[in-house]
Amino acid sequence: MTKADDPRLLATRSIALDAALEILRTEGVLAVTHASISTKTGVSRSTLYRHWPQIDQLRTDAFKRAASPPVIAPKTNGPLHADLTWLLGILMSALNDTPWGQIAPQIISGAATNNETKSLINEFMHERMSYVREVFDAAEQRGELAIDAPIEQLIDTAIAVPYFRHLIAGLPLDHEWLESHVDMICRLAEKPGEAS
Amino acid sequence: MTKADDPRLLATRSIALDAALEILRTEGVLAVTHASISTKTGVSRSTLYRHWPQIDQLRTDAFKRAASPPVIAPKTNGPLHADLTWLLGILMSALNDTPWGQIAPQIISGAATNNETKSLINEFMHERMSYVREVFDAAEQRGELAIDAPIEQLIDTAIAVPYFRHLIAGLPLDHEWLESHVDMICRLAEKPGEAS
DNA sequence: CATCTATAGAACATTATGTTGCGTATCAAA
DNA sequence: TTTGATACGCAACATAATGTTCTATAGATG
Repeated sequence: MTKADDPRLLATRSIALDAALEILRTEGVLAVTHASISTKTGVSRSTLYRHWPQIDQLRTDAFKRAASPPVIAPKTNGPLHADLTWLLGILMSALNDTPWGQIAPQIISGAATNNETKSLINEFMHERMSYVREVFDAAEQRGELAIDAPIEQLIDTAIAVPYFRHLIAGLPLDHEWLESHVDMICRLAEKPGEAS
Repeated sequence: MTKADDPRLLATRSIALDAALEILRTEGVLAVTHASISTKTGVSRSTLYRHWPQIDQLRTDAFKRAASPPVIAPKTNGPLHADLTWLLGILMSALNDTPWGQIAPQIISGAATNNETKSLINEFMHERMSYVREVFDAAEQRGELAIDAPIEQLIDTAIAVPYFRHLIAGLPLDHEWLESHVDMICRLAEKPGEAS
């Protein structure tokens, strides 16, 4: 009988999840509790319990909000090097300059012990990888790729290296790195003898 | 005045941290508490509090234990392809078949909000990367590498892809993948015209 | 053997986490 | 505007988790 679109429900959910994300980012998943969100937002603890009886549900919803970013329409007008630089530049900025860079590791950790979270992060990454695939497909249409270019491997590599450097190795992502990285991928993708 | 090498102290620490690692692996960092370790080991809760007044210290110590694996002496007798297959095969097995594959994401998550943990995982990864570097250095000594081989980038890539696939994308690490991955790296490293 | 100290266990204090009932405010519909 | 439904805040409460302290005992040291 509950009306799912009651503005009071929507507002509470939105306010609570925003706060949950902020706490997630700054203090980690452990600090995301009904009590901490109540303190931060003024939303009553009992209201939060009514919305999310289990704290895991609340955390999972926060993960979902963090992992449902605007869909990107990758540039595919070519050449490959420029398209990749544009797309991976967005990824670099997301990791360096948005909450995603701090929230992603929390989700990855949750994925190790929670299948729902694992599906969430896996699907997110596969979507991200599909953007790169679009760029390669377009390059192939334009005849820029070598016949035997290992496209799936290059997609892995394109995304894996920035995530690894940022989340795991603590290495910087800057424009110098970006250019070298795209250079490397293009060297493997493009027809021999067309090196710039 | 406490004797740091009292066998009772050492035994308690060891037993407790082993249990902490097991809980960390199976239930996640949230489940690692004085109480859960006491239940699992029979070590009294008060004793655990005496050793680690703060739960974060206990978790950090568990992280340290997990991240201090036996030092590897990489094979460097060549050729590059064989050495890399051997070394990355060990990494693959570690991720697939040992607790490290489940514990690593917990540490990565902790690194986002704890500088000590961040240093820990960064140093661990840099050590791992240095093994790869040894392999490349030996290949260079043997004259197998192209003059302009981007060694540091190749080290990143060699490690980043398996970690990304396993921890973040949920993609398999198998022997087929390993061979393709090493092929790709060797293509970028070796002198042109020496492709197998 | 004599001394020192780590441990187990219990008792206790303090927080954290859930639950419930009720008055008030907001919403949707008539 | 009125009416019925319901989400909310708040306070009181129950329960569980976490942290502290004390004592008797067992193990370690010399």
